[in-house]
Formats: sequence, structure tokens, C-alpha cells
Amino acid sequence: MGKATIGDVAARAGVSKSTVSQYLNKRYQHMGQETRTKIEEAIEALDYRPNVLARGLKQKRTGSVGVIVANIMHRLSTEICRGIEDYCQEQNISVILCNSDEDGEKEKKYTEMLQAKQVDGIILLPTGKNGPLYESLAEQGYPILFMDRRVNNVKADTIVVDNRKAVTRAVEHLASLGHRSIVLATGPLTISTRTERTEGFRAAMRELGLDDGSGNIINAEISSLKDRLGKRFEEPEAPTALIAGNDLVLLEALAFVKEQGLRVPADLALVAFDNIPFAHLLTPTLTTINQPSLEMGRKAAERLITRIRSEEAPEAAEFVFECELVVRESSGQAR
Amino acid sequence: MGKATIGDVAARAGVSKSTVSQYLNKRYQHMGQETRTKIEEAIEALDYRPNVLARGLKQKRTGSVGVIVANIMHRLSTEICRGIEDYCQEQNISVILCNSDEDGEKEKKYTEMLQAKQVDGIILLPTGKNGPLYESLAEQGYPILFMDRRVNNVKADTIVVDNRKAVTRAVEHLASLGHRSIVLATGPLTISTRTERTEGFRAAMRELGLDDGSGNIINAEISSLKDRLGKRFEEPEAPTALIAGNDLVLLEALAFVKEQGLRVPADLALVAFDNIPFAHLLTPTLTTINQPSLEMGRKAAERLITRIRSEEAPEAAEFVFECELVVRESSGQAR
DNA sequence: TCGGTTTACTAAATCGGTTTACTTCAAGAG
DNA sequence: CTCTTGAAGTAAACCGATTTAGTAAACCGA
Repeated sequence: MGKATIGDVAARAGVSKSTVSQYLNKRYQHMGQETRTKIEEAIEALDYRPNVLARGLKQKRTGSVGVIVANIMHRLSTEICRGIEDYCQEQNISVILCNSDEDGEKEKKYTEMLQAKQVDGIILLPTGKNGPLYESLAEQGYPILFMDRRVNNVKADTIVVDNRKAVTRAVEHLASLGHRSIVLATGPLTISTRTERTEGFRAAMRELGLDDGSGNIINAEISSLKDRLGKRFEEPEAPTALIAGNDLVLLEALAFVKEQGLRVPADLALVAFDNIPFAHLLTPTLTTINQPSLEMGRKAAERLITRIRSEEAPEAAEFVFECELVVRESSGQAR
Repeated sequence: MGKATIGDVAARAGVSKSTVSQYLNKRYQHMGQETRTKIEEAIEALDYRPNVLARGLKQKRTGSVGVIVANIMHRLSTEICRGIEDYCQEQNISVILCNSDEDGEKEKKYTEMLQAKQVDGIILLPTGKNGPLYESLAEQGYPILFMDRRVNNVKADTIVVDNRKAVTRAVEHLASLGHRSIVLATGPLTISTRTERTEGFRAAMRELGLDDGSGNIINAEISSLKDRLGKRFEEPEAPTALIAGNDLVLLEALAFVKEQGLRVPADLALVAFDNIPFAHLLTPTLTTINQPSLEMGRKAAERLITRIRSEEAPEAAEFVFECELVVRESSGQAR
């Protein structure tokens, strides 16, 4: 037997579809207690469950949001997703998860797909490669929220961390241990996270009277990172400390350290962005810059859903979270 | 302006909705080239995108599948999700992600929600706490697929790894290094993964003429694991090797090792299930039993989608993947 | 030039709900 | 006894697509 419909329930309860619909939506004002009971029984007997497609078609709300992340395999993305999921679960909203793979085309395809699916809103960890798309979404008044990375010229809610402050703290921490030649390594400057960290780094170094020349800033593709590090170490004033811009950079840095037989922190102190799991189990344990990813995810979902439910779209806002510097063994005294 | 509908397109192209619908579904047989062009133009001009809710309502297919995992934060779950997502992306299917949190109630709520959403099928990493639910889904002929954990008495596709063989290899490996007192530590025996590993362990130990008594098997809640380990180490024939049943157990084991000041592998050799990230960066590097999680995820999606698309449901099948023992430093020679 | 095909297209029903506007009936007011 | 009002409920339109059954016009052979 096919699934029961509202019509079946109505027939069995001996009332009209309209009344059943009222019941389903908990509008009991115009309904006798008796009718209510009959409907309840019919629903129970038929194991009826409303078709949310049909409902969504009429109501123009589907109770689902889309999330597009660059890559769910990154720890940060996973944690953000979990935060989003947690909140949505409480609110009975379902989450459609998409991986853009840092590919602008996929990102575009996905936003279109999500809109076709009539999701009520989208949370985007943007690739940054679809400026016009972001703008048009925001202008349409479509509920959209950006995370982790800022996009320019787009009036939409944004949730990020204070990258400048985070990197400043890391630099100050290392400087306080006597480090003077500190290197920052990140991927190419294609997204706000990296540019902000780079700028923050430059400013902090200058502030402390340390070399702020570009020699200590490495913005390179992961694949050429070890090369670049190798070259830097051959130059005068070899680095005594390194800040890794994310988990992938850290992996390369650790591989470099291993190959060169460097000792941490004696030869090179290490600080890494991202909530590296096992940071406390590595030898030496690793100093990290943690992001409150779960809370950020929760906040994102909360903000988006509030926006969806409120009649008028509130002014676009930016929420800035603080990172936490967790000092462990890898950032030790300079020689 | 509200979004354009098929009616708007039809009006603008000067044809009927039916014709536009034919066009959308690429049934050009009964359509003049001229009409086709006009429709194309209208769609372009109005930036029309079909409403998949409406389509799904009529067609009874939504092009989306649900995935319920116990906890996305587990590395294994994340990887499985990624595999599923990859395949679905290729097939233009969207993925609704749910976290059951090992909570039977949530799992139930989610399956109901997914069915209400008319998803075409469900991939479940079951909590194991909803036997009747699993059965009824399978009996209804609803496309459902179980992963990672087997469920009894349910005729449905299942994707698992060969846990017995995996644990046997690990035991043999350790035995070949001279270890005679090997301990297996897992969580409580509530799911097939753990019981299979435990049984496989027992069999392998017996096969090798080693102590197969239950003294070397610890099935305990994570919270009491360190206690149990401590007690076992006070008994005669202290363990020289430990197999950790998953990543959480490993964390406890490592904490225990640290507290007790044990040296790995000199005092205790370690082997851990799951694709622990950083396994190759820990000191010593960690021997792991890797699961082909990405392929398993892909396979799951492929199988489910094939089943959805085929008219008749194929016979339920079980797909068993092999684990890979990756030997690193933590499993060294016994004293 | 007439009946039969083919081609190109359309009207209307349908999917399963929600919502609006209306009806019916009983009780209370005057 | 009539009029108003409120309670309880319903018929029908609607959401935006697909699909079925059918039609109008062109073409074609005899």
C-alpha cells in the first residue's frame, strides 16, 4: 500500500481535508474535542506522516538549509558542520551538505541546486571565486551567511575570527620567548583568512621592532612550501620560529622538520593555526591557535534561522570570534 | 519580483506549460526547432529554474538521500560522508546529513523526518538501538543501506569491513614480534564492530596458542578504560602489547601510557583501529589498521542510488571491505 | 478532394498539502 | 420570535511542476 495522504486521514476520521490540515498545524480553535480525537486516531491507525514537499510547495518554506563547505575533511569544516547540525537539530531544520572542493564552478552549481531545492537559506564557506554570484544572492534578499572567509562588497551576515589579533598574540608569545626571526607560512593569498593573517603578522612584527620585511612571509602553494622553507633557511638570520597558517601547512612544516633533522623547539619553535587533533599527543606537544568552531557553527545556524523566521531581514552584521592561543611544548625558549 | 515559474516561461515563449515541461525534460520529439529556441530564450531572460519541490511532488522522487551518522566528528564518519558526497555530486543527488549522537530516539526522529522529506533512500550508520525500525523500513521496501555496523534479522544492503581478519592480522603481527600477552581494548559490546573484533581477537589468540582467556579483553566505557588498564597491568603477565578498538580508545590508551611513564614500544607496543590522522607524525609513529572509508562511502552511495533507479529492488547484499595493517614504529619487538 | 497519418502543441487532471471564503447550526440578545 | 454572533466545519482555489488524453493543421497518397 502506498503511503497514506491527508485525504485518507480525512476520510477515515469522517471530516474534511481542511480540518485535518488545521489539526496538523495545531490550530484547534475551530475544532471540537471529539473531532480532534477522531483525527488523532485516524492518523495513528494509518501511520500517517505529512508530505513536506507538498507543504513546502504551498508555504514556500522547506525547513531545510544548505551548507557548502570547501572540504569536509578539514577539521575546521567538520567542526563547523557539527555546530550547525546541532542547532538545526534543535530547531527541526534539516541540513543539506555540499562540498565545493575550492572549485568555483562546483560552488555555483551547488548554490543553484540548493535554490532549486527551495532551501530556506544557505551557509557558505566561500571559495571566493564567485563574487558576482555572492552579490546577486545577497541582493535578491536570499538568506545567506558567509563563514570563515570574508567576501568583499557583499552585504550579508558574516562569521569570522579575528585573525589579526590571533596572529599578533602568537607573534608576541614567540617574541617574549626571545625569538626574533619568526616566519609565517600560509597558502596563496586568495582568501581573506590568509591575507588577514599575513597583514596581522606584518603589523605585529613591526610593532615589536622585528624584521617586517617580506623575507619572513611565505605565501605559497602547499606543493612548493618545503622548497621555500629550505631556501629561507639558507639565508642569513635563519628562522628560530614558524607559524603555520593551517593544518596542511603544518603537515608540510613537520615533514620539513623531520627531513632536516631539526629539533622542536630547540632549533625551531612551532605554532599552528587550527584545532589540530592530537596536538597534545605529538612529541613535543604542539602550541596551537584554536578557533571556536563549534560555537561559530552554532551561531551561524542560529543567525540564519532567525533571519529566515523573521519577517524583515535585519541589517547584515558581522560576528567576530576570538581565537585562543594554547601554549604547549613546541613553542619554547629561543636559543 | 518573485521567482519565475513554468507558467511565466510559457507565457513569454508563447507556448503552453506542457511544452515547456517537455523541453525541460529533454523530450524534443514533438517540438519545432523554433519553439525550442523561444523557450530557451524565455528561460534565459527570466533566469528560470524549475522548482524541484513541485517536480518531486508529482514524480515521487526528490533526488536526495539522507545520511544518518552517529557522530560526524569521528574521523571515520567524516571520511565515509566525503565518499558518499563525492559520488552523489557526480550523480546530481543531494545529501541530507544527520547526527544521531548514538541516541536511538534521535535516530528514529531523523528517519521519520527524512521520510517526510521524501528522500529517495537512507544510508545509516546505525546506533543498533532501533531493531524494529530497521526491520520495518526494510520490509516496506524502502531503500536503506547499513554501514560500518551490521544489524541482525534485517534484509538490507550492508557495507562493513572484515573486522575478524583485521584483528587477526594485528595479533599475528604482534605475535611475530614476540608478544605473548596482548590486550584488546574496545567500548562496550553493543555494536557488531566491537563484538566481531573481540571474537576475532579471541580466535586469533587461541589459534596462536596464546592466552585466550577473557583477562586480556577489555570491553568498557571510555570513562573507565584507564582504570581497567591500570588493574590489568597490576596482574601477573603484564601486557606487552595493546590493540585499541578505535580512536577514542587510543586517546585513553595514550593518556594512560603518558601517566604511567611507559615507553612505546619498549614497554608497550600499540596498534590502533581507524585512520588516525597524524599517525605518521606521532613519536613513535603509530601502527594503524586503516579502513577504506572513502571507497566504502562511495560504494554505499553507488549501491543505494543504483537501487533507487532500478525498477525492482535487487536482492539485499553484503559488501565486505578489507582493512589494511600499516606497520609503523609503535609496534616494535617485545622485550 | 477526401480520409488517414504525422507533427506540433495544448487543456486539464494530478501530486498532497494549505488557505481563503463560505456555510450551517445553535445559543444568546433584544 | 427574530436577529446577531460565534463555533465548527467544508468546498474550492492554489502552490509549480508532470503527464495524459486529445486537438488542429499540414501533409500525403489514391
